[in-house]
Amino acid sequence: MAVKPTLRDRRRVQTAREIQRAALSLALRHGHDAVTTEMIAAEAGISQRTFFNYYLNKDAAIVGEAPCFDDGTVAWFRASSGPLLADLLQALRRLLNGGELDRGTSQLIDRLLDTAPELLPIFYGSLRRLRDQIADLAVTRIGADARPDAELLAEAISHALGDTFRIWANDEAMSADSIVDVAGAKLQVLRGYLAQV
Amino acid sequence: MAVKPTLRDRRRVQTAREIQRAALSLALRHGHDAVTTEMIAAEAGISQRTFFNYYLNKDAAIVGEAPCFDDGTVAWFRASSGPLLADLLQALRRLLNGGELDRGTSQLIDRLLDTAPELLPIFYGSLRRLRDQIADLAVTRIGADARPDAELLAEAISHALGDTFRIWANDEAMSADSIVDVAGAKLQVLRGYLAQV
DNA sequence: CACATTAATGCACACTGTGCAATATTTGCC
DNA sequence: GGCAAATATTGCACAGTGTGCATTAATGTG
Repeated sequence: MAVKPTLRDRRRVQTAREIQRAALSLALRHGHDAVTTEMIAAEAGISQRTFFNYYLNKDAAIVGEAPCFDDGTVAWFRASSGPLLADLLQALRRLLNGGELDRGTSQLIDRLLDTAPELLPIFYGSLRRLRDQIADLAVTRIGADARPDAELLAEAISHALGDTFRIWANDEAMSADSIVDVAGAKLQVLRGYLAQV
Repeated sequence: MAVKPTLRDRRRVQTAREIQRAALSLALRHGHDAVTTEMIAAEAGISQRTFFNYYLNKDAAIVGEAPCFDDGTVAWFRASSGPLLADLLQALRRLLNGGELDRGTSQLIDRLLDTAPELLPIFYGSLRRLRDQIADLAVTRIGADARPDAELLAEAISHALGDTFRIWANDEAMSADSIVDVAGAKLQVLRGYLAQV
């Protein structure tokens, strides 16, 4: 399963990161609206055309790409038979331990979201693929008929996770391992509210 | 409080509806991507410039404008002291009874969402203002410190409501009054999932 | 009817995003 | 190392989006 990351692959990742850095830096300096894709490309040292080879649009470059489950985690989930939410959170733990989280970038995103709240939907939207994957996993347990319910659950989970990312970004003392735990606690708070009928 | 809807006001509402009708009709006929704002304007019998006076963008014209709480409902909520979720759902009942829902338009939207799932985020996004209002109401109960939790709750509620709209649109036998009840039931299903730790 | 207010429109313009063809770089292979 | 295939980058043209501004038309008010 271990891959041989060729030069091209490393460059690709590197360039994607540089573009995101450029986009974040410019947005923080000049405001989100004042930044154009041409400026980002110039700052990142590439052509505008290449920018669009990496990201579909300006917003995607700013929030970057969310991680998604690897095959091993999906297989683990399907084989497991624990409580639904517990297993979903465990899958997320595997995901976050695997991927290398960059607290610096997360901090920049968080600061930008403070000054430009109109970006919040885009931030949560960046978790879309992950959310869809969570819904897919949930459906394997509760049945395809309940897909809308699975998506509701997945939306709550990814929202809580997004909130927790912002907390983690600003709390150096918080370890990446505890992100999922804190998100899980938030979900229990939600459960409490939902019981208030 | 009863207003005198002047000719201008009626025209404004009428034109907004015609634009939405045109946008939906064209998107269903030719596909969302193939429709331009110019085509919508032509179909609605207005100039492209006027189109942008009514809607910020093409997507907004398709999903239309979501309703929001009137002052009376907000005042009622602040005065009430029932359980949080029960009161929020009651506020939504008042909202839906007041506004006139158009099942025909909702059906068109639903059909379009079936053929163009990439519009789903935009559909749920159209409930953004309502969601923010729900969060505002919740904050008056649980305190400003818990705003992220209020937003998580509001997101779950508005998501469930959006799902229920789609059900209602396709079920002639379902009354508008029961929309909130069904959404409430969905939220209890979610609560059940959240308990599976 | 006269006048103020608001809406609709045309036009210019900056920006977004895509397709395509040309050029440059990397990779695998001998 | 050198060569051919695969892949990346780039420039260019172009359709579409969305806004600002000035002009014209419609509506509300007295």
